[in-house]
Amino acid sequence: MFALVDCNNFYVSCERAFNPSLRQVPVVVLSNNDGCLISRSAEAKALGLQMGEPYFQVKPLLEQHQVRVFSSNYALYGDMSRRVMHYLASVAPALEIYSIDECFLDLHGLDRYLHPDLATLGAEIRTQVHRRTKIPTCVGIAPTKTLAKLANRLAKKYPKLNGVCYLDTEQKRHKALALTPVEDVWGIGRQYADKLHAQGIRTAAQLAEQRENWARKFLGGVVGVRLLRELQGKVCQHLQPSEDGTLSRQSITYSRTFGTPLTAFPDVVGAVSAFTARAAEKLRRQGSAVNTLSIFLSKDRFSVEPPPYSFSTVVTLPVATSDTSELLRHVRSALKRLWQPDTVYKKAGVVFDGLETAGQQQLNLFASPNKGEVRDRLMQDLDRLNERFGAGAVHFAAAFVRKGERAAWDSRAAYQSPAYTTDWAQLWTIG
DNA sequence: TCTGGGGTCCTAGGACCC
DNA sequence: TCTGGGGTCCTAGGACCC
Repeated sequence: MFALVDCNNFYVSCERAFNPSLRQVPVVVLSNNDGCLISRSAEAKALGLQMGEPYFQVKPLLEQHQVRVFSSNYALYGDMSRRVMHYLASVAPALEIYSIDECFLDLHGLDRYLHPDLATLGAEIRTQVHRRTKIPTCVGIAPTKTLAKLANRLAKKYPKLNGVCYLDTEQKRHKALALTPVEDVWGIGRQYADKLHAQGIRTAAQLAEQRENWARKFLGGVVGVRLLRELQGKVCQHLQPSEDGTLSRQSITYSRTFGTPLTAFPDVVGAVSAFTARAAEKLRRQGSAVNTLSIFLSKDRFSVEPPPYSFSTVVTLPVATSDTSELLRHVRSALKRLWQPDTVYKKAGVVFDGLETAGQQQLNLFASPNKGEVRDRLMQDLDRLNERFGAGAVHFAAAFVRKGERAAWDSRAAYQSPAYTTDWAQLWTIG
């Protein structure tokens, strides 16, 4: 059996955890640059506000209903997520952190020895997570990950279930499939949903009755076959345990829309250098080194001009590195290649691919080992200082911004709550 | 004025080699 | 002259997820 624990409206719930005046009223959280709605309280959903809607389009409606609006505050959400996951890691022998607000638990064994009724365990998880973090959750328990997802959705949708849905019998599995529209199945997006509707398939139950060859043909090959089997209760997707309770990535991206569009080369270099420095911090935090980096610059994707809106270039390094200064050198020369004069840029980013375990990189016969060690120590000190004194306390000249000033590329974030849990200066006060 | 950001997996097709 | 079949590696792009 697998359990899926999913936090309800996670970002809104994080804001509410520290601000009781937000309870029972409509609340939304905006994406980076205050662009779109990415988290909505139940009250906000009831007003008809949709996931991903552009903020500027719904602003009048938000004001009319006095919806409380927040810019996203990832320092807070990341820290709250760690607290939730830390507790969940104590519940089951193995867990897979699927996203910032979702976690799969492997319950094999538990069902037999510890908890004769797993629904009781699900209820206990909800109680404990809420007691420790004030974050509400729902729990779906089922024989496969896809069915656990489906069960979780039912737990959210039907209040009678008290936030826990346990598919322990064939009868319940059938009923759950029949109650689920096919477009709500994990792995069925817009394209496939349209295709399925055109063939008269409207529920997960109907989908589960199809033949494997049909799935192979119409649902993306082996992916579709696995989806079908998982709905039928046959395990195809195993738990991918998150070692030491953290998430380790195969690629790392840092990209941002600029607060104001940029036209000057030095501004763009400054922006991408700052992004590279942040991505390199993430890289070192997970103990990796990178051998392939892509750099991209984007124009206005909503412009009437024909595409392409985005231009990228790839740099393959002879030896993987996690050294910010080395990465910055490559980024600067890549930008010179990409740069087109008289162009308005709205967004840029870096992608690190081909991640290797740091220290186990292919040997470079020509590099002096001492130099590498000195750089590693420098990077460690840099990360420690920034952790202690706040991001950007120490940084590279290319990404320099005078203290207290906004960089030309800074995103808008007009409605940010304090970093209650991660910054001494912004500590939560009871008054 | 304003419409996010960060991931994963899979497939098809080209280049190249034997 | 004219031709087959297989294998590998890489990249671009599609589809999905939160």
